[in-house]
Amino acid sequence: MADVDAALREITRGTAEIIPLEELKQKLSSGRQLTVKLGMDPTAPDIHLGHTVILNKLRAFQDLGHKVVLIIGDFTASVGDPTGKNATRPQLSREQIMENAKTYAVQAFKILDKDKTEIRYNSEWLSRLGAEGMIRLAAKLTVARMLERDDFTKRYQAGQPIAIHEFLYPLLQGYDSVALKADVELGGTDQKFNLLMGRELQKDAGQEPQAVLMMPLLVGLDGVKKMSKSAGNYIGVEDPAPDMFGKIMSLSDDLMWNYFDLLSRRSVDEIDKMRAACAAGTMNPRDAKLELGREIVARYHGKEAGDAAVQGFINQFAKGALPEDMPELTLKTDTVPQLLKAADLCASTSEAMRLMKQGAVKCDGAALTDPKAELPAGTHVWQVGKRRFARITVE
RNA sequence: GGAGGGGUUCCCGAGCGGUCAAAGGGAUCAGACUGUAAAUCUGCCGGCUCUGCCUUCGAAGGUUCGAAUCCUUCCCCCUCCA
Repeated sequence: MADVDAALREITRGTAEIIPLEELKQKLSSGRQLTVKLGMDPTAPDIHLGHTVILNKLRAFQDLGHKVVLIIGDFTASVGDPTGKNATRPQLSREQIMENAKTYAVQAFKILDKDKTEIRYNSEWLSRLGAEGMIRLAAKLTVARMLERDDFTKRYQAGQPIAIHEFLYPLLQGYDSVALKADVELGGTDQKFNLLMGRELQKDAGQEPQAVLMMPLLVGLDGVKKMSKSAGNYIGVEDPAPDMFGKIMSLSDDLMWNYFDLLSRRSVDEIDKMRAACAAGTMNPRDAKLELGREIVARYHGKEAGDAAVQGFINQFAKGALPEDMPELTLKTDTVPQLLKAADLCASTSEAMRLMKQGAVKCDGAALTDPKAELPAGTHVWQVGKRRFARITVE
């Protein structure tokens, strides 16, 4: 049983909730290969670290020998998960969905083991359902039961509209589990209702209900809101290595530990040790953060890039050296603000002037505060703020 | 079908004929402090050929010396009654 305990510890790490834990234990100790399901919406192809929290967990299942099924919700995309906000989503064409799914898969396979992953489209079984099957499916649940869902409750009480078809989404997602005979389904905590729907429908179909495992939503760079593209507080999987590293370094210390738990592949013990060392003052939290950055950058850009990012960061910010790579440009302008705008260091000449007055603009390390000062000729390194650099030759 | 409320700069939200590029808050950005931390403080926060000029308050017209503010038409969102 020692193996099962170890497996369980890895599986439960960082989870928000597991329903029911006992059933998951049984499944894990049964010795058979489990089918672990994750649904994915083909509307958002760019994945960020927030999405990878769940992918990491899937990977943990794979490392234990289980099978992961990624469901591309091509059918459910036409329904749209009722978030309240974007009730009317643009209909995606078949080609767009395929394209998004492909992009998603490429990014997801930086984490998942390709050989132990199966990709399915839920139109495969949902379009076969037909109107009749849909009605039969809808008959299994009551309106009162549907209204239990948190956001339906809120909207209903607030007098906001709920379209009938929105009720279908949880049903269809649940039916996916029936079609796959899923043993485990993963999702964010916001997915609780939908995930549990799978259990109900599976029981109804005479199957052993899936265990449901929910991961917390990763908090974004601002430390408050969940990570999302629209909030602009995300770290993209495709972000260039230095950016990715820089964003990780800007996390608050509290949040850093959260990221360790949810994103690092280090063992629980190792992380606890670091946490204790930082609390005791024997380790600088900054150094722990450097390691977190190194690990994550290495995962998406390779080990070398991870090490280079750490070194580059130390050189640039701890030692104040110039970054290794910066754009090199040759431009022809009359004034400093125009130059900065043309070089894309500022969005507008107005902004350039403001920044100059605030002492943010430097030419070869010397601050330039007068927007009307003469433009220095020749090649110089221009800097705006702490991170924007360019080597510009003025003609 | 009927009644009512509303659309303001990235977001929330004030303004209801001139003193409005538009209060206040948030976000972003920059400066100080630092570990490029976080927190805090300060500044900036439409554009330009920048002591001035140009464009902006759902859209288009109109009234006026002058409109985000008044009128007309249109578009969109929400609530209640049926």
